[in-house]
Amino acid sequence: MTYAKTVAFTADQQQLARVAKALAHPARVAIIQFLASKQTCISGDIAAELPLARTTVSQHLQELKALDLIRGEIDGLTVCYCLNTELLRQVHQQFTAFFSEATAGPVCGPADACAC
Amino acid sequence: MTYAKTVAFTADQQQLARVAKALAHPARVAIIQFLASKQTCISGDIAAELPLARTTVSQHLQELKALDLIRGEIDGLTVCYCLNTELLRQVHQQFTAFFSEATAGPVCGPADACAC
DNA sequence: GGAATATGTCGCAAACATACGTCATAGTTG
DNA sequence: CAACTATGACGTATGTTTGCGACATATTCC
Repeated sequence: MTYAKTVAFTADQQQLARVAKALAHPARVAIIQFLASKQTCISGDIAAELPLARTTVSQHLQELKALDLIRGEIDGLTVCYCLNTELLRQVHQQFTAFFSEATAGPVCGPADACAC
Repeated sequence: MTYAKTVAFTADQQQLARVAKALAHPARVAIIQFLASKQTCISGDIAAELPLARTTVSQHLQELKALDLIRGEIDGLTVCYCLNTELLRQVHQQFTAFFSEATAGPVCGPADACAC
């Protein structure tokens, strides 16, 4: 990426890619699932549940927070992380729209002849 | 990634992350959308539609093909790329399951108190 | 066979991501 | 106040991604 010519991609494409990148690591997927499983917002002892060092997990949390996918409120000593369900719903719709567009066409499997 | 301890992540998490990574670049999102928009499978002149060099686009195509998200059949001189709509549908379901899980909980916005 | 065309492979350089140890900060508890 | 805990910031080492030009291959057309 000597210099990304991201100029010509649409905002939609870039937004989708940005969110996809957030999910592009098992640790971040696991973090979101973990937060979802706990009703109560859990602090950084998420690290205990993952095969990663605490600082690494913290870094992933920052990344998710940067996209506003999760929220973190300081509660005294611990930090209270929770999913931004509203945004996640939005993102879900975005993905659904994308996949609907992509799966609308005819199947073009190994045996099926594409029309070209 | 000195050494990835990916061992402890579930297969689901890794699979989701793998697909997400494929969508984690605007060029690949654009390629899929472009293939979807053309009923007829279009060859590598996809490159003409993107702000990238032909070889770079070819590389992205290979990446998508490696995940089997797209198919490519050689038709004489040109190559016929098309979406694997079947797999895309599956992936869509996978994402939907993930997002459903993630958005099931209560909203935890700025004003809403999380239960911790 | 030889020119033209479409395509992929290779190697490189710059940018980015990942993982982690060390340290600084801020709150809590005695 | 001092010891302790939870947390993020910083620096660093290593691996991965991205973009591209130069080259190789394969097909068509004359």
